[in-house]
Amino acid sequence: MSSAKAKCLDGEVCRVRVIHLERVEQAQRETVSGKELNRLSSIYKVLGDPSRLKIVMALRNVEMCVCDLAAFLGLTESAISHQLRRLKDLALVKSRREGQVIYYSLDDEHVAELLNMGLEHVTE
Amino acid sequence: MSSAKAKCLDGEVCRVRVIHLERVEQAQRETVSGKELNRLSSIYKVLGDPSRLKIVMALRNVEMCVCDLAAFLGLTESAISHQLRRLKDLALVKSRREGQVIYYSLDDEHVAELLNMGLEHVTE
DNA sequence: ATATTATATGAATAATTGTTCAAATATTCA
DNA sequence: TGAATATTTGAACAATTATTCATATAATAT
Repeated sequence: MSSAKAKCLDGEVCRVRVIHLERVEQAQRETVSGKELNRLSSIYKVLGDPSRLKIVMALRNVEMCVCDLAAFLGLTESAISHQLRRLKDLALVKSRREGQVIYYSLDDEHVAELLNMGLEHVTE
Repeated sequence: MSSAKAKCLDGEVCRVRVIHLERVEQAQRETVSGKELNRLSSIYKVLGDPSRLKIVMALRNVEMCVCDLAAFLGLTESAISHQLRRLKDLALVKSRREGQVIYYSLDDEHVAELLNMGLEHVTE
């Protein structure tokens, strides 16, 4: 099955070139569900921006409000607020109000673990 | 130190509003180095695209060539090649040539662990 | 009530990015 | 050598995105 002869994947019109049909089929069998894949790539994408990553990395250690984070990152409070919303939409971050101040922190320990895992990959 | 009075961060001109100076300073002390942060956010970013994530997820189980992946994802071979390059630049993926065919696989077990960790976060 | 503070929101803009198309390499086979 | 196959590359285009600015909301204090 692993000859160099091109195989066809699509029944009707044969346009797709496939060298290892059995591998493609295996991949299709074992593939992560589209839903999970999209959710995971959304999480990676949101962490794939230096500003947002710096925010969540800071929130591992301290609970912070918007203007603290703005000072820490050197960005507008508006910019921070926009980013925090994206992080919150994906449940990476949660907020709690105390008077006029809104404190942000990581949503749960699980998120912290995810970040630490990534850090390990980079620092070692 | 945690009063609601605004503190100044910059000596010269006072423009930055800070509510919890000590938290900002703590964040600055404990912050991840810029180098590590950029590398990590690059990795997250490259995994933050559904096509690329689908590629690396497939490569956890099977070694595949460009046209196999193109058939699996339903994309052009050119598109796949472009994506593989980005993955290779970040050392998430490695390649090996056998005649005309170039086989791609995850660069090491460490990458697979990183991906599995992410999957766990999503599937549970 | 009014002023002040903290944060959020929406529109606008510049920058980045994923894919496609056309053309270039590189390897094998006849 | 020349034709065929597998992959790469670069330019171009549409789509997405991070930030800024101006304005809006929400809570406190006078």
